[in-house]
Amino acid sequence: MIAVDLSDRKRKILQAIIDEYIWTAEPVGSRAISKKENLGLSSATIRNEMADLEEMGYLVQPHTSAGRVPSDAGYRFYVNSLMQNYKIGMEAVTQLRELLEARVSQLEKLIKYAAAIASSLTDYAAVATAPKESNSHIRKIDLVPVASHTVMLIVVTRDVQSRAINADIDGESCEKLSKLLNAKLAGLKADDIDFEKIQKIQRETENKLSINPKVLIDILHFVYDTITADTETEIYVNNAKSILRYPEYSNVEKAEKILSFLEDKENLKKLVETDGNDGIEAKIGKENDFEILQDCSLVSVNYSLGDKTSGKLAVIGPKRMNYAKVFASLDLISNEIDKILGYYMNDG
Amino acid sequence: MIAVDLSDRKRKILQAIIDEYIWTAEPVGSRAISKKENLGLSSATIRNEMADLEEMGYLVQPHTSAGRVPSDAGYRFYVNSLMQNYKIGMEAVTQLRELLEARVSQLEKLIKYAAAIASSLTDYAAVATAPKESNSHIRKIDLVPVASHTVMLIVVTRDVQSRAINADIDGESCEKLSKLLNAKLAGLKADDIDFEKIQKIQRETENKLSINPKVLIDILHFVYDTITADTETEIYVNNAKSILRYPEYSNVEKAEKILSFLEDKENLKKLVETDGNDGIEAKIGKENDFEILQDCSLVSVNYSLGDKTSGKLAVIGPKRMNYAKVFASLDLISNEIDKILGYYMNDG
DNA sequence: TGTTAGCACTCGATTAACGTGAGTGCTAAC
DNA sequence: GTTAGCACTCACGTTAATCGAGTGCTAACA
Repeated sequence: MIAVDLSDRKRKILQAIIDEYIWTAEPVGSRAISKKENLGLSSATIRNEMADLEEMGYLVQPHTSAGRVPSDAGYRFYVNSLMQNYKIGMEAVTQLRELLEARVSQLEKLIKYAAAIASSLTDYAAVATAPKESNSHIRKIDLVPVASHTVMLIVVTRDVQSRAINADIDGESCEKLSKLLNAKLAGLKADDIDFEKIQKIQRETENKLSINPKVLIDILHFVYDTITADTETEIYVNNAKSILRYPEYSNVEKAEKILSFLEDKENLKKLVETDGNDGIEAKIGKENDFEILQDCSLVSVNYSLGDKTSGKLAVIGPKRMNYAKVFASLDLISNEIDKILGYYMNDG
Repeated sequence: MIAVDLSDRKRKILQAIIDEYIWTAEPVGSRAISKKENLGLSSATIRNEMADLEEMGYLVQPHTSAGRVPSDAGYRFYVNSLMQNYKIGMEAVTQLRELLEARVSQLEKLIKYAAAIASSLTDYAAVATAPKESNSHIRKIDLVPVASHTVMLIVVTRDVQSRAINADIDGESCEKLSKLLNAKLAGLKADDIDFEKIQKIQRETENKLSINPKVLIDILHFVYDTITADTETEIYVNNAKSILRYPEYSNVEKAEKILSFLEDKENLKKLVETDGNDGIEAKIGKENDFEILQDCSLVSVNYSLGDKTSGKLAVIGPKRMNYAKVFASLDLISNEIDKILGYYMNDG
């Protein structure tokens, strides 16, 4: 890290430059700063200071005879110690609360909405992960025939998963089989169930039910799949197209590459998976591992989902994003989610 | 409609021009045609024919001294009577079949994958609607407590819907209530259930169960909501960003407008909702009702979902899309879906 | 010693002028 | 009816000229 021994004046000037650049997206010159700011200094003085700041690595000049642009280090310094608190309007806060409260009745969708809210508050792309409860109890398993060749398998943990299975089983056999499955599996955690267990159930069941053994195997496989798939992390992206609005991506090819990247859930999972650091974290430009995102910034926060599991909410935008606003928004949203989930998701 | 009395030669020339333009996206000149095609004609002759075709409204000239570009009418004529059959490779076909077959175990997702396949086959944006079974029987209703303050409501029709409800009810009461709900509601169709019915159940239930009446009302409301929400049409978009690849949208602002449009599900629903015409239908350019899409084309097909309900699968791309390929792809996919759904979704 | 006015200089961006070439329409000859 | 030939048009790419925002440096000033 670069030493932080900046004079008060330099700090003010740096802040002014970055604020200005975030707003205009154009190299800012000494004159603009000397005019706009209260600090009673001429452009010449500011010029000298800017030259210093450049030498220190906080600013760069796209070319001689252009104004200055913040470097990654400049943004980093800004985020760490310069930026002003952003105050989110009270209306937005209450609106957010209402929105989230209303969604609690569909917990599965809460996270999706959190991402939507983050992107609408900030107007950048937002990503949210909704880790399925990795190891929650199986509360119930059910098999319900829904059409002539189709049986619906339903597994209730903290969440509900269902999948249609092609099999010809009558209602009675379904009921018997689900009773049996419940007896064997309910109350267990997903981690406790391995393939051998399933095979054991198969052997024990085979003769007790009037189900074609081949079909039975199929169903048990699906049960196994469904239970173990439970740990899969869902991930949502919102407003990815917003990057088209920022001049730094007016290059269509680049924009398309980023959009493709943001569409690929594997990428996104890698992107947001990190140590469960509390608090808000920013990755600025090259601090980012992915090449394509190296002139973007990613600001993320962990929220806790019930007991141990935690999810992530992140905003992706241009390096010159409005960090103050993004930080404030993520802080607000994650706090609200924590409150709500902490209350409702406590294991009973 | 314009009269169809084109000489064979004119037809050949028009076809060649459109084929070429679809490929290059650049105005095509007489020389290119006279060289490429087998018809042994000089550029001068072709020039005359092109002038005729322009007068007839099939071609337009961006400016004097540029080649010709097909008009909407030109594309229409091409689609109606010029375009060659496109043969989809056998590998793609078998791959598609396997993919769909594999997804049958999750019928709800089948349509989503159909859209994905359509967009990957054609490389244009694809939209698919998955109308929920509007009026299927309620097979089962279940209430399962999943956390200290949360009860999961599960409604099985042909599909499974679930939603978490904040309520403190113990397992026993849940069971009693679900038994009661099943007794009253199972076997009915969604249409048969109105709000009065729910209220009646409430009155009848109130005293039999040890559930806080306020909570009971809440739950019944959710049951009602969930059952009636069943008719809601789900809609999926895929590969919207592909439009960035086509030079006609290199204008970023326009591209963003279209992307926004394609993100708004309300728009999309309006876009694809039409009379359930069988067969494949194309809306070319201005034939489209939405202003933003007036230099796009939309090709759509209906697939039938079980008995009466039908869904739509559509591809959206530039007017100079590869119609033959798109038609063939949609034809293939919709046929496969019809086959699969016709078999598995038959009401039992 | 720090600040500032003044000035020469740099260099991207904008505009203008110009040549190039793909393509046309028309005419006259085959 | 077809085609070779030719004058004409006009978007596009290149080059040259101009402009101006912004800089660094120097010298004067408080």
